[in-house]
Amino acid sequence: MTDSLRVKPEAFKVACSSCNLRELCLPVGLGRNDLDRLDDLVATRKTVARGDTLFHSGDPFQSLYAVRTGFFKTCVSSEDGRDQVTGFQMAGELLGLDGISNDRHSCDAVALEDSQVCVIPYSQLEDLSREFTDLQHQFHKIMSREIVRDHGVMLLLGSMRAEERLAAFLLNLTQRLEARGFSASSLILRMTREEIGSYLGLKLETVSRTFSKFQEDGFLEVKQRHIRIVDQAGLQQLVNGANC
Amino acid sequence: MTDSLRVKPEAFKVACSSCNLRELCLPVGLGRNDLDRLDDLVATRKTVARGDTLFHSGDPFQSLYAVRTGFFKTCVSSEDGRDQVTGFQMAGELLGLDGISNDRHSCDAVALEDSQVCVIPYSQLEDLSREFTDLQHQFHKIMSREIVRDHGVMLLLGSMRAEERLAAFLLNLTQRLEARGFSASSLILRMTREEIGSYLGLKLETVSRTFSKFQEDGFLEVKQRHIRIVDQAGLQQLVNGANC
DNA sequence: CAGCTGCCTTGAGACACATCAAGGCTCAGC
DNA sequence: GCTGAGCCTTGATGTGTCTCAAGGCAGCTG
Repeated sequence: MTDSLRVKPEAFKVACSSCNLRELCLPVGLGRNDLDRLDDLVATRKTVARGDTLFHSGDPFQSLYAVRTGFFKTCVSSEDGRDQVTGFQMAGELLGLDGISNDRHSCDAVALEDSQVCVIPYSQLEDLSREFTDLQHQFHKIMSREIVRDHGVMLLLGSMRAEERLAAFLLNLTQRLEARGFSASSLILRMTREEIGSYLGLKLETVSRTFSKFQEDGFLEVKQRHIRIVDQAGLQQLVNGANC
Repeated sequence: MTDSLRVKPEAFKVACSSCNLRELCLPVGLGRNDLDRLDDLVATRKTVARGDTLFHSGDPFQSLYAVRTGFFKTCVSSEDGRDQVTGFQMAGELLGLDGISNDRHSCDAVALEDSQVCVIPYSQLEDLSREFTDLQHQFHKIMSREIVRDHGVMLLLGSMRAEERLAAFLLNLTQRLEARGFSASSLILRMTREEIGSYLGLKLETVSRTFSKFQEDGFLEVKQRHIRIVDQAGLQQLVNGANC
């Protein structure tokens, strides 16, 4: 965004220990000692312009990435052209965990706005997490959390109707934004209707119609990508199957 | 199944090093040394009768479980009664990875036939994997593989039609059975139509109808839970969107 | 400012799957 | 062998979402 700050990617001195995301990101719960060593490991950042790809499916897996600023989507695709957005990642969230299984990435990670990520060389992370119990444990928690999150999405895709899906999506988004100090009631979507639809297993027209319906029903104010949540409790009720 | 073998759960002497599943399970790729130490860790087995629950959502998380014999399903449920089968696990597959994130299990694991699992105390696994690089790496791979698998299910739920979903499900099942030395063309389903439906985001009637259609179309022979795959290539084509 | 281009909205009609309902199969227990 | 419970199959009907199509809005470029 601030073009004057655009220096060479490697020129940043990075330090988890002084990062304002350290309570959301990999360093959660680490002591002084672990943090200092983590600082050595996470030595570089990388800038990814809006629309650019951080890694492609099939790329050799070397590193994990922690989102520092910006916003990403990840998507998988099958041999035939089918395509599915599997998640949206914001500051403090990790990208690339899928790559460990195979030594190759199995999805694409695309920046939805100009973004910056911290590069975490994976083999060094393994080395360091053999030394530090807390880091090891924290890393396992992050992987496990991703599994739990995916199960939640499976529940959504397998058993919810369009309105419920979109409501659940919006509530999840605002909750994560709130944890990062943003307003819980007003947000700007970084993704298109089509990307939301892909994530939720819906067509873009259905997403659009559902936004309009939410507006009519007084849950939201929608103006393109600007969303204001007027009745959060109402959305929550909807997710909980109140209208069945 | 063999009731004469039903001794006390703890009475088995367990040994990963001599287990015929070691090429599918946690020990994959470990050397002699690591294996011996793993034998000490995985000291007990547990028998779970058909219909019984290995762990419930909300239970404190202590151990992972490796399926030794039998067949499980895992399912999550939301506050309102919504329910979703998130996976089916067979011999050599790990249960309980969801529990790490929270120190509590976040899904139920239910035996679909009389089963036996190896108990893997988690904190000890963490200890041991700080000593042995290969074990650490293997464990990370297993977690990552679960994430990749979940993304595949999201693709299925988000973008496939009923026939494609069921075909993909059957192919996945037979592939895993084949890796365990069973026939790739003939199988007995351990789960009901309703459980298949829950996993695939379909109603049981739709699952049943789709089985019937596959039979008419000459892909399968279906007789209740006995399935014979007549045209595997045809199913594969179906998954790849051939009929669109 | 005109004229794009990409994205979003809305309507009408089609279709895949769900729902409701009835009946059949299989196996266990008496 | 009969009976009942659980599971599966099949038909008729309903509906939520998709598809196809047209048009609108915002932002960029020349």
